[in-house]
Amino acid sequence: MTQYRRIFAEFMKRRGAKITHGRGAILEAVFDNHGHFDVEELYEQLKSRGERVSLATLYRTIPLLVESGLVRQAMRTDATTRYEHVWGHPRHLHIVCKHCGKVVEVELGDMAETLRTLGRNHGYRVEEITLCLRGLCRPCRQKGESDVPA
Amino acid sequence: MTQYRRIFAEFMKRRGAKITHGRGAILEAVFDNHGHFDVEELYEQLKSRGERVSLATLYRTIPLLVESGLVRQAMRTDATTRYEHVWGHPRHLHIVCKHCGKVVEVELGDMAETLRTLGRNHGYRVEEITLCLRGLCRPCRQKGESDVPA
DNA sequence: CCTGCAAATGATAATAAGTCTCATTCGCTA
DNA sequence: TAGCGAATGAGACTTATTATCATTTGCAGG
Repeated sequence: MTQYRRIFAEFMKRRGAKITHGRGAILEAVFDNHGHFDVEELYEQLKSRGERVSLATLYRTIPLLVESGLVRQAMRTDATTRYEHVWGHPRHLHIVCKHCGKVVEVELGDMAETLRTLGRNHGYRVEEITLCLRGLCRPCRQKGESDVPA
Repeated sequence: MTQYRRIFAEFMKRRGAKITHGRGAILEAVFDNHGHFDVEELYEQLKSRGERVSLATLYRTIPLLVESGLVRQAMRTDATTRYEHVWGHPRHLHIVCKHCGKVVEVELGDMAETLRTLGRNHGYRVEEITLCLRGLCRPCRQKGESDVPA
């Protein structure tokens, strides 16, 4: 059994929730998926594996994965919320091109601790850090930002 | 004429857009509004001033204000997008309580330049910085997070 | 000051992410 | 293996935001 599956199983038992076939399939899909994904993409991924999991179940399961600490919300674009699984993904910030949508990830490093301390100084116990830079990448600047965005 | 109105007028002329009564009213409402607001709140504010501006116009005008640099997107909650006008609001980060929704603002200070440089090192010209910490504030932690969120 | 036209507006339909409902099915514990 | 409460699917619902289109309005030029 993979480690994330064990973690998930323990979490679910602690929470008194059941591990159904659908939830297992979602977990596998999430961990197959290196990089960001949104609910719609995950849904397609499951369909192409031949899994029949409804969107409702996806929307119901993702909060469980987040709560278990296996998945985190990576960013909210203008349209949707994107997620990523946590393994091999240390905390990082995203740099997004406003024109073509390209995303670069940069590790937070010390900044994470700095920010957590800053939160603590204001009375908060920080649980999530969202740091996102938006601007234009070099190619889009050179092309004059005149093309249709991807 | 206020300074923001002059800036707006110049921006609109440069852009070949017209300054209608509605747009003027929206501008005034935005600058009356110290702190965050979302579209719905702005709409109510305008109604209570006796201005008849449709939601459609609001949704069409806010991007112009953002493009002009007078307003920026402050944060996206789970439900809506919140904005704030730029005057007297140096760049800052938000610390949000996941339970009661309380928001504290902290100035970014040097960190803004650090982040811009970081973006530049990856080939991006950074135009927006979104930095948000989420966690529990002290009162909510002490109350055990058991109450209904505000 | 008046005219004409492109741009702006309001009302409302459309879209789409996400949530809720409820009858049916399925994990799990005993 | 049975039984119960939790989970599921299908689709209705909600709500922020965008698009449509007939009508109105700002404003440049005469």
